[in-house]
Amino acid sequence: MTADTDSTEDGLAEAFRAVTRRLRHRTGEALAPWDVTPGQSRALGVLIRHGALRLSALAEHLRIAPRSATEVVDDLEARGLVRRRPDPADRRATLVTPTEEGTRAGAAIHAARRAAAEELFGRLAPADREQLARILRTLRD
Amino acid sequence: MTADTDSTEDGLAEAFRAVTRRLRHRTGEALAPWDVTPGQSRALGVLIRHGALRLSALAEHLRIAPRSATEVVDDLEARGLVRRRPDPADRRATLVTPTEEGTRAGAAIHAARRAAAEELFGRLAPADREQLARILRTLRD
DNA sequence: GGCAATGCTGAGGTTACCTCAACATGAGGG
DNA sequence: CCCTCATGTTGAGGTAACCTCAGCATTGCC
Repeated sequence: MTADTDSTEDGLAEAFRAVTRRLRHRTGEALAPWDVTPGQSRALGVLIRHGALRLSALAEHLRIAPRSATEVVDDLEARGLVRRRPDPADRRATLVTPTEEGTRAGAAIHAARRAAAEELFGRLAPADREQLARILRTLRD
Repeated sequence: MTADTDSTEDGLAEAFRAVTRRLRHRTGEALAPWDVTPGQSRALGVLIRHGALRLSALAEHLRIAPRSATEVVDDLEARGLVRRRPDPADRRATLVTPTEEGTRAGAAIHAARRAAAEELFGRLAPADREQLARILRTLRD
């Protein structure tokens, strides 16, 4: 019950982390209905944006080891969201593409994420949203 | 090399996450010299702020299962950063306190985190820092 | 044609969490 | 006082999401 509210009102960083937690929490809730892990949803997103990718290319996009991409794709394939097929250009390679259902799920997930974000950032006045966007751009470089 | 810069310039949420990643990255680097996991440093921080805590109380602060607190404390104890001793008020319970060295390490880690944050947020104009702080407060509630 | 490089995956490890049950101690009721 | 139930910690063992390393098929280059 005492669960640290971390009252230490010291810095921007703490506030930033607190908001991040909120955002993650809301997003997690929003994604719950699809029962995909964050990793799976990221992978699905990449695949939808890029179309067909080799496992190794997918791994690069996700910044994980190729071996780990195999696992993520195994899971997504078991859920019927993606399909593996041999790369016609190189028989060593495997191409991964979203299925029809995967594309639908991906779009729905994207919408849910967006809605969750909107729920959080929607409380800001338009001027503040703009300020925030500008400042974040600066910080991101 | 292609590693998603996620150019999709769509939302505040994306920008927010991007900055969060930067912050985490910098903080991780700053903490590297101490070779403590984020979990350990969080625990140490809580212990320094609160003095002596029972394992169960520590678990509550960290929002982890009591059994997991045992492990974190095992690690910190092995590194000589905290000490266990029986709770004089209840022979079932164990109190955890930072050692001398633990207190020093905790302070140093706190300073390093702060410096890392400063390195990131320092690029903002004072007015923008204030804006950001205000907006984050709003978002945090 | 030989051989190093590339692409995927099986086997097995690590980390940071988890649950469940055992064990000791504490607290309240009859 | 004793019995029962609750509480605090920990051993045993599990899981998720990553990892490395080795093995296999295929390819590209000299």
